Amino acid sequence: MARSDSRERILDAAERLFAEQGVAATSLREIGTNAQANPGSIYFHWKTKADLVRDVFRRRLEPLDAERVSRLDAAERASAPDPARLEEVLEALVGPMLWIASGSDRGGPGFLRLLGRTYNEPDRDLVRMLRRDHGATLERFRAALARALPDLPEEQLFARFHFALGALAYTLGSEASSHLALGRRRRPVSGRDVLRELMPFLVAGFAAPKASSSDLRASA
Amino acid sequence: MARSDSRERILDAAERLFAEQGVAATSLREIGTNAQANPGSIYFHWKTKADLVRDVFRRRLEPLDAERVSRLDAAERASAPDPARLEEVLEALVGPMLWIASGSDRGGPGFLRLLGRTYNEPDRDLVRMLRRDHGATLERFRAALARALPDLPEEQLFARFHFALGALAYTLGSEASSHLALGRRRRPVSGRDVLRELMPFLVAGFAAPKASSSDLRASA
DNA sequence: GTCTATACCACGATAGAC
DNA sequence: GTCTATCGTGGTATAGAC
Repeated sequence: MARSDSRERILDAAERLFAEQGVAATSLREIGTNAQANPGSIYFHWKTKADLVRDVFRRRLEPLDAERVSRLDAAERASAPDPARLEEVLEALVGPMLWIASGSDRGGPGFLRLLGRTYNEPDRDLVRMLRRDHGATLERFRAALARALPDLPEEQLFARFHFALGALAYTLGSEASSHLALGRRRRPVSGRDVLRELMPFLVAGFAAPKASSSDLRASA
Repeated sequence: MARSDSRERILDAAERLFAEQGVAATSLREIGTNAQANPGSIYFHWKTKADLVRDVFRRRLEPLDAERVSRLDAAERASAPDPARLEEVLEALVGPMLWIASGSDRGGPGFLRLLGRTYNEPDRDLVRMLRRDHGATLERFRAALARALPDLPEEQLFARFHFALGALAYTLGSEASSHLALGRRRRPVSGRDVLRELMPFLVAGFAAPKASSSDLRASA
């Protein structure tokens, strides 16, 4: 390409290292070395580290957002004038992550891990950037879920949407074998398998009865 | 106390700053200043930063583990020889977090945020420490869930346990107003409220039908 | 037990040769 | 467009006075 390929190599290396170690713990020197480029040359392509980080996410999130919105549009057109069904909305939200995972040119499982971790990222600037650039997509899904579940109060829908994103993020962010040592047994947990398991869990959770008769005790 | 109180002040300040900024982004200088102690004096109490981090978590996780196990024991005794019911097991897992949130001497909401973030922490050493010291508790809960849901294949139970931990972690780790700008409306999302919402979501998710007829597509 | 002072190093970022 | 050399800052950690 016209721009040189070291730019892409640097983005690839940064993405991989960010996923493995976190953004804060990854230095530009390390990225440069891993990309077989000189750390100094990063500053030809980007002004600051924050700018590089932004582009690492943008390169993957823009196609992901587009794919999600496109599937949601299709589902809503198909069922119009009725709202899209719960399963369809969730499919449009979760399915594209499988699409990401299956193509190494779209980031693959490595980017999913990075994305999962980033949902909980304490870095304020990074969070602000993600919200600004990609918050609108999630808001569209929240609204679609509200239409699919008209009887669920807004606060509860909101909470459940959070739980769903959490389940998704945590699952993607963890390594294949959980870092919390749940079970020693060997399990072939591919991204595809996990996301397929996730669907019925989320559908049931969203459709759960809204009243919580559960007397959750604070004290023993 | 005999040991001096600067030790506790340092632990308090570290806990708060870790929750706000993340472990990697918080320096010992900053902790010392916030604790009204000299950064250098941290090295009297701990050998390295990693040791301090370990104690920040230990101070809160040991009571949390004990409370969780104690409630699970009680539930299992009450229903013996039958296994504890799904709701009871989940209550023993989630309820103690509410107990944590309600007492500032147990960390309060601040520690819950830190804990939520840490589930996705990229720091390998920290993760190894948490697994070593507290993995046994989660394994006990996984086993109790398996007994409560004898018909669910092990892989699926495992995946759903992951989803549950993810929903919990993400919810706790996020600020009250989601960082992803879902809805602009004001919501009073206390820790107590959110955890109460979580219970029916998890119960329904775990009890969901196991077969996934969903044809999750990878391509558009 | 807590402080000051400081060593040492890696970081992000810049300047300028090529 | 990429490299080397280097700056200033701020990180962890240590030594030693009090």
